[in-house]
Amino acid sequence: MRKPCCDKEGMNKRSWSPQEDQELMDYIKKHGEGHWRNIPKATGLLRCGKSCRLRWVNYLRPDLKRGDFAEDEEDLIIRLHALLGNRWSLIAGRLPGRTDNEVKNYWNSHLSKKLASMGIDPKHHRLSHHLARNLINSIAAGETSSALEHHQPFPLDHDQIKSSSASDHYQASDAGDGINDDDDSSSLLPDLNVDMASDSSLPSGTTTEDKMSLL
DNA sequence: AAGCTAGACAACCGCCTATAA
DNA sequence: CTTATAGGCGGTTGTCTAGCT
Repeated sequence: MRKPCCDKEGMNKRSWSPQEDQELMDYIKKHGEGHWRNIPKATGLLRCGKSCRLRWVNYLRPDLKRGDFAEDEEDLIIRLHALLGNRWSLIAGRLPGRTDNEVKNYWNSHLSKKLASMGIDPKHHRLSHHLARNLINSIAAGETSSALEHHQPFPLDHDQIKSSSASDHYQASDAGDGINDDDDSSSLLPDLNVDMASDSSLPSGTTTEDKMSLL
């Protein structure tokens, strides 16, 4: 049986009040970040240390940007997610003023749906079976790879996503849709076969930092 | 006006890792 | 080397609110 991170008896588990925020900010101004578990004792806050840390990191930190995500931030999140998967803290680290929680929430509530509506599997960053098939048919009909560059299998415009961004990298999804059952779409779609979420498309030994530098 | 629903966001939970003892 | 502890992270849940019926 795992020991709880703190004694939850008597702990406040509701939203933070302005008074609690102020006490936490005062403490951190005075003592700096860290030693989170001392904070409840030192301040009398009925919160566990982890909760104090989370409140500071996600809400009280002075360098937080807050507000809507800009188009370039969205683009970067999509690219980084394609590279790193659900490594929210790493993704947030590349977005000044944004927190991992914020990025994660934004992804789950906005971006994953947006990609899905564009026919892209948000988990694997691959085109859906149907859209991939359209591309394959176009190629089989004699379109060149340069035609592929201009092929827009789903409505792409700057209100949705920059055409030069994540959509460039998507390949046909084989996640349960049988795209590879009777043909090898990856060989037909070399330009799209860049699954950044898996290391297979990069040289062995490629580190996360190496991937980041590709951006 | 009241009830319901979905979306957005804040917060918690539990696991993992690093590190000190 | 082992164990305990604290911090960090991602997944999940809870709460609030706006829009709709």
